[in-house]
Amino acid sequence: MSDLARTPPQIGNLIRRARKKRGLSQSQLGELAGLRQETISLIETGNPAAKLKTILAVLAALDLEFRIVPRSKGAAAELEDIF
Amino acid sequence: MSDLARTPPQIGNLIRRARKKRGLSQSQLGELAGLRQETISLIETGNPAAKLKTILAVLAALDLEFRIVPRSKGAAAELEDIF
DNA sequence: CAGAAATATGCGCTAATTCCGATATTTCAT
DNA sequence: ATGAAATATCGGAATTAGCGCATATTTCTG
Repeated sequence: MSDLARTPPQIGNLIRRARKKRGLSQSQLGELAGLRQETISLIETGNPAAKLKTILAVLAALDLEFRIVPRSKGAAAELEDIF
Repeated sequence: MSDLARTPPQIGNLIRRARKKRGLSQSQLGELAGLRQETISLIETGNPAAKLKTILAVLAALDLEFRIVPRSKGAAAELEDIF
């Protein structure tokens, strides 16, 4: 239920759930993102060495995007004007 | 300003601004994140092939994190229960 | 239960990160 | 302007993604 994405496995899980919600197979998503089914599989299982552009391609194909946010209120306060 | 992070350069810019707001040099941030100054430099200038775990290490060192969100209201509606 | 569809795994390959150790080059105070 | 700090760049070594192609394995459907 959370859009929290603090670790590669969490990111992978979210991608997997979004993909399924859209009724896509890994192959179909791969085609949309310009990637192979195997690559989607690796990402969904939490490959920490995946490349940034690869993750971004998958997110874009699912109509998703990253947002960078403070982890805590303290961080939000310290970084005000930015976040 | 926006915390939008749709592309590697945008992500790099945000990281750079957050780092400066915290008064850290690239070397200092690198030390916190377990990375080299050179690597921080590459990330901040928008290297699209940076590894996911590398980006996550930098964000964590800055007390930041990723959030995955829908790009549009339409997407949010289609993916409800997830986002 | 059978057959198909979907997902995970395998090998060889190329490209590119990141590391290490130095060093240009740019930026910034005084 | 000058020196110091900060950032960008270079060669080499190691590691690994993602590709193509093929296949094992799990999951779903009838």
